[in-house]
Amino acid sequence: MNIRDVAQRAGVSVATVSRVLNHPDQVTPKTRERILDIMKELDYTPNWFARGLNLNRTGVIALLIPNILNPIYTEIAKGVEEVAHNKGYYTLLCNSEDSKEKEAAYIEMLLHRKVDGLIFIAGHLDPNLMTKIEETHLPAVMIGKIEGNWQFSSVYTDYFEGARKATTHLIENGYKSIAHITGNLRFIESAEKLNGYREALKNSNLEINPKWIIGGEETIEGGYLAAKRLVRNANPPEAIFIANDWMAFGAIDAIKTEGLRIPEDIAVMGFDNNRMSGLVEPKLTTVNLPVYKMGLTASRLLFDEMDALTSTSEKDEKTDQKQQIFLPLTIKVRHSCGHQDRIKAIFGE
Amino acid sequence: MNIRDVAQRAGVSVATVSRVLNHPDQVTPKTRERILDIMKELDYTPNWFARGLNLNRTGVIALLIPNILNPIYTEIAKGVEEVAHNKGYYTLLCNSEDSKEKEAAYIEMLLHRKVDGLIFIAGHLDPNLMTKIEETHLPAVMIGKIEGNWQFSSVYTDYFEGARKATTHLIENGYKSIAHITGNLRFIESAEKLNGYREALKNSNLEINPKWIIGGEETIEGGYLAAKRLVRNANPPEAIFIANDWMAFGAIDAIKTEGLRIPEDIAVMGFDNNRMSGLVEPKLTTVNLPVYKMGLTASRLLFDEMDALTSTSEKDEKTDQKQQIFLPLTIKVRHSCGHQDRIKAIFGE
DNA sequence: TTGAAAGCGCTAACAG
DNA sequence: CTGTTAGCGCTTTCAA
Repeated sequence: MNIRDVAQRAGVSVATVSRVLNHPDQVTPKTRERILDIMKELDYTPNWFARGLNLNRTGVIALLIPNILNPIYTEIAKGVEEVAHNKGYYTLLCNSEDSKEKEAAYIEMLLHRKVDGLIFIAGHLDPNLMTKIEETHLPAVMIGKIEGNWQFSSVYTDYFEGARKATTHLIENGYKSIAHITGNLRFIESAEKLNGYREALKNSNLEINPKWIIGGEETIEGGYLAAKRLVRNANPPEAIFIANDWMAFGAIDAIKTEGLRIPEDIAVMGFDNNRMSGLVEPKLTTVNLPVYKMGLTASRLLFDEMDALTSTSEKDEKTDQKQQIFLPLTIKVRHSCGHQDRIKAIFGE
Repeated sequence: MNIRDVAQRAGVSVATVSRVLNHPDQVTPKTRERILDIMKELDYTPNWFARGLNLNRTGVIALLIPNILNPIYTEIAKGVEEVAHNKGYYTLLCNSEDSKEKEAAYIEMLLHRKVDGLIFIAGHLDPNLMTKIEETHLPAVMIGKIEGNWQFSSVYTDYFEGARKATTHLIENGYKSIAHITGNLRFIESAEKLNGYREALKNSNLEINPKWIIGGEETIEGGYLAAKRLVRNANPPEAIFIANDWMAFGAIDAIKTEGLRIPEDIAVMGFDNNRMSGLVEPKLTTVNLPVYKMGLTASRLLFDEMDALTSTSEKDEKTDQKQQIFLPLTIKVRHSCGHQDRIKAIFGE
């Protein structure tokens, strides 16, 4: 069931059949229709490999994420996939598990023109691999910002600013001793959040106590463990700012297990606005990360680039420019910090 | 940078180069090494299309899921991907959003040999498409069980039995008026859960009140709304069995919003054992669905079939048999039902 | 507007 | 063990 069968059946050459698929306007409407009918009748679909071998296009883009279990990334995926689907593209979701080896293997596969475009998470991809991507000129956009002079379009937010805002919110609610549970500092997001936290404290002339900054694995369990350590401290903090909601859920569990009330005894601030954040008890106050929108935007940027590549061969300087799109972060206030009674107590009625 | 370049550089024919890739043992170790070195030096990777065009193999399997935001499916995905990766395969994650149109488009693409294997969720795929898959003889395994005489290997659980167990657990804890919030009954899982619920009540000669069986959208919000309706009923139930944890989270929220305590005023039983179930307040008692294991198993079954296809051309009747693997369901008891005081009250101390 | 034919890069008979 | 060569199915010049 190949192009020759169709051609034979239609009494034309394979070239004509090929043309109705690739340049329909170059074929007499009448024969075009006839050939289309025959295709349907024979249930013919062009062989993808043969097509790719000639065109070097696959109709698929790839999204490389570090952890498929994290809702942040699946929501991004949803956004990405949605616009890809509208454009008639398929999305290859690659899950690297933050493993250098898997990462490299995926990129290896993706790079050699096996996909038409790539979206990846900045800071979770080895710089060497990023360089490799640049070199191949594969259209690629990154989600997040990262040090260095990278030639990628990107959609990013300001984790530093988000963390600063979050911590400031805590301060404005009267908390003076504020701890921070960091994520894996190997990742720039976590490092920036830590800096934002520091900045906020500094701006308010609050003590930055190294004992109140502790790291954890970026899981529910990691948050649980870290919070336990913090709370059992001889001198526990009044509030904790936690690098992500996932860990915050674990922390909340830990704090409650210790018999402490949130936010009366200790306040908790998260980061991400995970879709579960409104359902834990107490509902988590957190920083809203517009993940779905990030996915949508990244995908749009990618298609912009891909289009620019195909359409204007006359190097249109305008379209060749990489775009950097900034999405602001806001605080989503719920119940896990800034308890009214507490505030009153602190400020003296 | 193609196979000819490598061949030229090594002073051998393309056949030899091809052989070191496909049948290394047919090449003198010495030249083999030399060619491998040259490949590395030239950073050569075989063209995927050309390869596929010859072999009709792509080294990718696909997993078709109905909803990427549902942790059930991402955990399955994780399991699937893990074994695929170990086998040197890539996983194409396709998210149909339960849309017939997307489904069809994906299958269309996948079917024509563009992937080497397929895993899909039974009951979420149009039977017509399933027939199509069967006809193409693409190795495929389904997760779940479904009516009909399908020729697929499968890994499945017994939703009916799980629901029956869950409801019985509620009954054994003394609840007599038990409501059920169903999922979308279009999906067989939901229908079976409903049946299991009915069966349990019948076995205990308990009333099956149609007013206590209500459906909802399979989201947190859907659960919220359904629970509200149930609770505001003139004659609310003592317990609710909910078709999935996701909806149960919403229901818990709704019940608490109504000023009712769980489980003192009303008990809640979920289904899935979503990874958040142990973190909501109260911790949710639910049916443990071994999703990760389902993913692993499905993937193994798929590779069994793929191997059988390539290795034994001498139709080994044994390996050609489809396998059906059953994974049992168990109740994960936590705090959202069977409160001690309540039980005492019911049974009279 | 159409057809003939030359590849795209690779694999696997087949022959040596 | 290695080389020659005929495809795999399609697209696209180039001629007609």
